[in-house]
Amino acid sequence: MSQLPKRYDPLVVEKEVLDFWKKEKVYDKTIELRSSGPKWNFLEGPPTTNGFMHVGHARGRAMKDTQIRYMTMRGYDVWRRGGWDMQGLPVELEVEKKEGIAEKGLIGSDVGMDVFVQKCKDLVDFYLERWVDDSVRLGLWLDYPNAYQTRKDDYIEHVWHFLKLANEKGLLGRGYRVNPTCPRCVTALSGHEVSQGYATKVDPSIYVKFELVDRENEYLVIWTTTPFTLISNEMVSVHPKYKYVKLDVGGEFWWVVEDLVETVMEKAKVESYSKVEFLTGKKMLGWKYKHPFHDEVPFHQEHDEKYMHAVVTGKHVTVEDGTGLVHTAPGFGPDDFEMGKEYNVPILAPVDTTGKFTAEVPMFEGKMVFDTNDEVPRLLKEKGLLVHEETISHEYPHCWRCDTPLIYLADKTQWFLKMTGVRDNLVKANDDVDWTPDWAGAGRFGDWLANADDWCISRSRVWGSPLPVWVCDNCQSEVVIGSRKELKERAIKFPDDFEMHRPWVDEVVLKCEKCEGEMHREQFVTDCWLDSGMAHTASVDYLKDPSLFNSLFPYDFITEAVDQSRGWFYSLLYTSVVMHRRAPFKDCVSQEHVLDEDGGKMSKSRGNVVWAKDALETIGADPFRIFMLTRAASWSRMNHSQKEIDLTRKKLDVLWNVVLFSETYMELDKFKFDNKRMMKFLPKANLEDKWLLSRLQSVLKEYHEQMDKYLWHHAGRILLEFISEDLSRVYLPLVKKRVWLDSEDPKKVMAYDVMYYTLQTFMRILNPFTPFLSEKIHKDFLVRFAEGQPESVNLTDMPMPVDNLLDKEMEATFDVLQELRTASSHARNKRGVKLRHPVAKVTLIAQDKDTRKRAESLKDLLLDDLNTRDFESLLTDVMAEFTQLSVKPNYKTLGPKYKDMMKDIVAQLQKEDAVKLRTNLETGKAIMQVRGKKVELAEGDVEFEESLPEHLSYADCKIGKVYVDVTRTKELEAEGLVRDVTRRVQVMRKEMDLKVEQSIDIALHFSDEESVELAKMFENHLKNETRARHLDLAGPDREPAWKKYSYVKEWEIDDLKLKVGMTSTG
RNA sequence: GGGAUGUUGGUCUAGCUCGGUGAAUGACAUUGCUCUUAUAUGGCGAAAGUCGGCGGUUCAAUUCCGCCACAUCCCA
Repeated sequence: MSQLPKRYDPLVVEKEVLDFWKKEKVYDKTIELRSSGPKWNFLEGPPTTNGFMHVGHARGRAMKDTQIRYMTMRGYDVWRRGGWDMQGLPVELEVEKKEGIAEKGLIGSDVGMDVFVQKCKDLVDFYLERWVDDSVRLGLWLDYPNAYQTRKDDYIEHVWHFLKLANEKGLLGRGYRVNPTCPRCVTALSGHEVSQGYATKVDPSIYVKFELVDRENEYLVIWTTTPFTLISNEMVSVHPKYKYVKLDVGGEFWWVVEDLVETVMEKAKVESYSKVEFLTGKKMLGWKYKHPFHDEVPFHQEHDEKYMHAVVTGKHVTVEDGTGLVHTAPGFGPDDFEMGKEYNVPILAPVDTTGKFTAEVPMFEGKMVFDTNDEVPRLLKEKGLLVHEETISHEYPHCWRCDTPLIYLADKTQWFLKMTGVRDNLVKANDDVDWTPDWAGAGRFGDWLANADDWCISRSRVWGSPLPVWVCDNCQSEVVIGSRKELKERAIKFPDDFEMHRPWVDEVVLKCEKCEGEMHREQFVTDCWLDSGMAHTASVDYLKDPSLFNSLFPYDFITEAVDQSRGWFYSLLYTSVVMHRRAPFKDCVSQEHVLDEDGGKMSKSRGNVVWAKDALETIGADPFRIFMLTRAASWSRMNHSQKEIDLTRKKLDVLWNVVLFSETYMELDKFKFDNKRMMKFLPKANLEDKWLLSRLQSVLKEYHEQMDKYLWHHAGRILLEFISEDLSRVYLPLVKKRVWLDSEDPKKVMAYDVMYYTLQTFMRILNPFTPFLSEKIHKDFLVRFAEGQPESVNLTDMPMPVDNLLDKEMEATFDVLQELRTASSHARNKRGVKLRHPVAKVTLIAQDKDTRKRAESLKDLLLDDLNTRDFESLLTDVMAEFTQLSVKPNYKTLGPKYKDMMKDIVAQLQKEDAVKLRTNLETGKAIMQVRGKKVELAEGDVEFEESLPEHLSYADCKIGKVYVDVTRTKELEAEGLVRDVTRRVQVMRKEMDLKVEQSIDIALHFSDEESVELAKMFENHLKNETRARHLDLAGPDREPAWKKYSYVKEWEIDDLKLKVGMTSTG
């Protein structure tokens, strides 16, 4: 028979429970048990198998498990297939770093793409294993053996299937995208890569004037640090709200933003100028200018759109530097690109990915763009357009691999999934989703959806789902392939060891249906969000057999962190709306991130990441889980703090000790729980029994309400509060005395039954939060003291509230008890009367009849609990009669008014009837006669002080006023003393490590004779309480035979000195 | 650079969304007293805050608006 250890050690408990689950296949049994239940389907958002699980991931996964366990115990057959997102850039980057090919940049030529891909596979396999380990350790019960993997051919085929479908619907197409590009590595970089590589760079800084058309001798003055981009300038942006000024500069007119006039003039070395005209930016819209390289670049002669070579307005314009007129080249910058789109100006991007000008710019063809940074200003100078030239050092993005400065390049070969025609459907589908919290969906996500751009899905990468587009070398016609079968059928070249990854898929050559030419694949992989976004369909192998899909779709529940709004939530929604015309999930819970102890972001570079494995191995999964779930709402960010987790853990300690207490006595009395017996005798049960059972029902009710709304933090807090407030603080102290009754006493059996029933119910509702602790207590406590318990708490049903155990009146009564306890403690405290010393009487002046009735019903309990000889509850305050009201003058206000009369006024105030005076002041005029004169008191002139007679103490509380009569009598003194002594003997028993049933012999030696007499009055009581067989009471005149006693200790009780000798008698 | 969210006593936090009379919940730490043969616990008190900074709207703002600072996220 396994006993519970004296102290709760999560690590030991969890290790044991993990073994138990494994050995007894408990997970499989729960699946089997619920297999005929109604379906509830969870769609796992696949973690990226790159890097280890940190506490932020673990928080989200704890939430998932809590919800899943809850639904399982509610009787649902829960679909919970695991999933892993295994492709994408981060994997490639790590492999590049590991293999030392980062600097070299070119994967294909260095290690061979097939080798590289194999390394990627090895890496994700490595991480996958760790993720499963950590998830199991956390207690997350997912279906791991059948987990979907986005890198499998079967999975990728769904991505292809989708893209083909999207293409048929006209949603797939090419478009422009401005990419930060490294000309040396010849590759576009992701935002993440760009942010790694900011460094100081020295650049030219030139001020250039553009001649305005149809305005005589007027120029726009612009500024740039990348002169080469002037080649493809298309517009000049001004801020619509800023004020621009026309300057007369010695016969020429220059336009500059007003704020920067002086700066620009100083740089241009213009000493005398005058302001001749002011305009706000928006008035300048549409002004045409002559492009400085109009004659050199043919492109600029071939087009003439409305806003080409014209002033446009944009809010990205600042007056921090430059001239307030921003040179805008849509082919060379993200902001510029947006402006180009907005004003419908064609994009000139005459630079290839190696950073060299193309034939579109004859004068620079084949030249590296940065190398023309000197030449451009020279040409401008020749044309007389250069206003000023200098250099500037600023932060500029560089390639993180080779430190080459990046170029922002518009690339027109990218592939997009379009928003046109889909947006409304997305918004509508999102409306059907129940979001927690609701504003995350309707607001945050909804707003974003309404403004979302086309989704660029192509990536110039290797380790990802290949874009299934083949292009004819000859006639440029394109085909989107939807499956392996289709590919094979159309292939004229197909590798034997084919798989749906580069490089194998690149080797496939198709025959063009139009011109019989050869078709080769577009060498892109897709955005990995598209992979995970197909999870609704791909994770259940829809293409092979749609029946499983049909039984699951749409899924009941998903939950991920906020950053998935633009990621997974979106990609799921888009693909599903296109394929299945509705959102793939019904309920979605948004989570926030976990920050470090100081609220800072966790990142590898800062070295403040807390890995899940470490957290679980130091604090344990249960304390971690319940902390993460109760600390904050799922959608609020939180800080990870060991100190705070320890505080939460203490509540679990308390629960453990409650169980330990119950176990100790139930074991002693060979108790077996009997539900029928409990229900039968319940009407005769003690108040606290009925109360606890009712509280339990209320807890159940609230718990389920919150769980139904996915408000785990509320549900969890309700549980923690029940442990410390109700069980530990209220019920246990009340029930303690009953465990000393005879083992057959029905009152004692009732206490055990109630305790057992409560703990049984409680461990079940706690299980979703702390599955290890609940399982341990279930199998080593609950199973022992009742027949017919299932072997695991996970095989039990979630308890629901039982109405006939609910007694709101009883709960209200106990609230009264709580208030009385607080108030009488307060009142005692004021007078320094210890609780151990009985008082003569406690009187409640109740605020209403109900309160009074409730207080009266508690009388027996209160006498004991408040340690009072008498308790009375009244509706009118008879004690007020004893209250003495005294008046105090307020010298500050009276002094200035009456000056030398003050002394007499103060004297007269003492003589006045304070009660009368106060009434007069409150109702109207308070007038005193002083030295024959009338003195009228104003509000604030005097203060009243209430004082009670010596024997009364008083405290206020929510339900009324409480008076405590602290009159001392000999008997009360005696009782107090005996309790003081008893307490110390008990402490000594504990120090001797005696079992509760062991008896003892004691000797007590008091330093004064009076105490001996007092003690004698309660000798029997004292013997009973301490299980003493023989008691020797001695005063100052005699010393007991101390040698007879194995443990002797001296105490001080206020002025009294007490020496106690004690020995065990077996 | 653009957008989103947050900033409450020494520390951590409640007050979850909707424009206004409880100057604000609890915990930790500090401190006085006290209870306890389940508890490295509990109880009653004390002390502690201009609800990030500045400006505005109003009779009135922690709660409304604007700006700024800091932090986090997303997009570029």
